[in-house]
Amino acid sequence: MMRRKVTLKQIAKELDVSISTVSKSLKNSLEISEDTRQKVQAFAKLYNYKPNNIALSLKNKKTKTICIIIPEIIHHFFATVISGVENVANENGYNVLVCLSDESFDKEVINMETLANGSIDGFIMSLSKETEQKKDFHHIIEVINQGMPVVMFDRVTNDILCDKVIIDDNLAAFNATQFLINKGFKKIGLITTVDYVSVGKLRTEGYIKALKNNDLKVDENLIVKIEDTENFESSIEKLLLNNDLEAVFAVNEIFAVTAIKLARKHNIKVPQELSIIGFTDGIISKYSTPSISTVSQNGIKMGAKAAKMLIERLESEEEEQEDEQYSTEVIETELVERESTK
Amino acid sequence: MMRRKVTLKQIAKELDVSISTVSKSLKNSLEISEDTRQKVQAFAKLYNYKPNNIALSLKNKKTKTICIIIPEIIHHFFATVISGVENVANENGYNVLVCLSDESFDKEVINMETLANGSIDGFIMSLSKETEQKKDFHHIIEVINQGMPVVMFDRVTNDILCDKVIIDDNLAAFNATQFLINKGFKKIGLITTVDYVSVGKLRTEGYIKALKNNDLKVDENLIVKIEDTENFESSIEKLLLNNDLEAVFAVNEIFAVTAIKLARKHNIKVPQELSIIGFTDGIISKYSTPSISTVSQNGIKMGAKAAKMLIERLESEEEEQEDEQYSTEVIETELVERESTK
DNA sequence: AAGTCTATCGAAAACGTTTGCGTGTTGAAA
DNA sequence: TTTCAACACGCAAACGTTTTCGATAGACTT
Repeated sequence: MMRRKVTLKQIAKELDVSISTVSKSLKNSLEISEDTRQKVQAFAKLYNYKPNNIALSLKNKKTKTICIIIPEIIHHFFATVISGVENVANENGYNVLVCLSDESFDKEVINMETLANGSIDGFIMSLSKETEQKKDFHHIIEVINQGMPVVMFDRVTNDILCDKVIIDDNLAAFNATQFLINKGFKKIGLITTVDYVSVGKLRTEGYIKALKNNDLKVDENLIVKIEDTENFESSIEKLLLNNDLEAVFAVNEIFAVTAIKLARKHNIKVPQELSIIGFTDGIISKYSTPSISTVSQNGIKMGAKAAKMLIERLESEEEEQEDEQYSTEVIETELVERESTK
Repeated sequence: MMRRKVTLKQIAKELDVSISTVSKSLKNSLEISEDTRQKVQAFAKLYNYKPNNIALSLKNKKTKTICIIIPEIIHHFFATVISGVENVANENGYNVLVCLSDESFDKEVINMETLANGSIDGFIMSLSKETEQKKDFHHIIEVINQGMPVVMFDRVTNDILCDKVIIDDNLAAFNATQFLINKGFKKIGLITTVDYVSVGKLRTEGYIKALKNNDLKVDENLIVKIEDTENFESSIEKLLLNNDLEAVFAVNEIFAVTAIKLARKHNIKVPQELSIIGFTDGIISKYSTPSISTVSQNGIKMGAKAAKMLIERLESEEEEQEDEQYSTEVIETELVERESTK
């Protein structure tokens, strides 16, 4: 029963013709007589012949595989991006290799180096925190210089010239904050990340801009910047207790839902006494009680767009060479109003 | 600046030696003189030579890539499994190709067929709902017969002989139900899936077994089987309202958190008036308020174990051939007690 | 009968490696 | 001076394709 994959050579030998004849027959080449063609095709079908992809990759110098490198996969947003990438990749006959950097610079470098040797046709990636902190992008530049297209998304950097897919983090944060201001809140807290996380910094700036724009003073005591993603409850707790906050803008779901949990713990009613708005329309925001008003960044769209840009570049490379015109796509965000704001 | 990847042939030409000499030099073969070796190595380093993986794959007849096929990725459990797979795969020098079946039989078949042609060394997979419903596994059997190892996890079937990684769904559901019974509850509802979803069926059976074991009668009115994953709120609502339930066992997070939401909507206090226990220790259970008691199925462990089994089989294949001794690993589950039960 | 044309097929190169084996050169031993 | 290792290197096959370019027929033309 164990029937190993059959090759052109084996078919050729069995039918006593040459390899080229078999190959041409299967491709319905007119060079081959009707008789031989049918004979070969029947035989190939019987033995379920399928061309070896690796051999084709070697010959064509393309693998029809793209790699997406993300910091972590257990994270709703990144999972949706993969989903978007997978969709359009599949539609275009590409496979998707998923690599996790675990927020580590070294893993990111290793992943890129081991794959940039013909294994894949291009990268889609979001920077690891460590890479953003070190500002060391040599591995990415190296890959690009080798002629392999790279599309960055979400966590990007200006230090690299390539196609990018982002949201306007600054504007989205501005809008979210303005939304709270419009409700009449003046004391608005911010739960954000440390500055080296690019999107965190941008969102912080958007928050500040909105305050200034409305002549509200920016109070450093109302801003907590979280570094450790494990133990951050106490700092949020301090923010909630030491100030008579009216509203909070959190730069991600976890921060938002944690704020809600801690508010409840201290008997602060959400949204009656405290309005909370988050970022990323993930599963938590949707199913939390109260459900969380949030800035939705459509991961599927981002992934789909990134894949589209990468594939277009891959397919166009064949005809023209290097236009070197990189573009940055901005995916629209949306404010989803739910129960955590009043 | 654009510096395409350099090959052995190019180095050979540049240094005016043969390709074999270059190859052997880079492998520190004693056949080559110290002089030449150093010269070649220096040149290779300068031009950042890295062997082409595709060529190696073709030669070695192995790609060092494994494929994981899952129904969907925007699902915390499956994301954790990927994470587990990625970890041990990486440790062993393997890459991970992720394919989504979208719960579709056809996509599952296509994915397997296009990849079983030398692109990968083995599969890790969880069946799509449609496949479970059709009970058509020819594509998987085909692949196994070609000598490509397959490891199934979570949604598996007895109709296929291969390595498997599962949890004891029946026992876990039994324990969860027994846990509720031990609290003194007698009217215990069940929110489950339709029977063709293998894990759903098993969990339903565990629930029933626990009831019977405690001489509680199984009331069909207390069991709601959900088919459509989009609009199921009304059926849960009916369950909650039409019966004076004391507790509910839900076979996944979404069902559990939805039950909580609907209970709150109708002013049923959780856990004071209704205890709820879920399945899968995902992000929802952890961050919901009240947080949800649940059966934790460790996806990372499952993925890691599956990858370990697959890789072991891949590496052992080289020496001995076909022992054909398949094993099924059962990953321990754990009851995580949180706020939704009292 | 010689030449041309077409139909049908095979040889070989190419993609980039690795590796067993053959071969030429050197030096030293006999 | 002859002989023979040891040394250093190149050739070629192999992995499985695709494709260009011949090559060999027979059929047809004149």
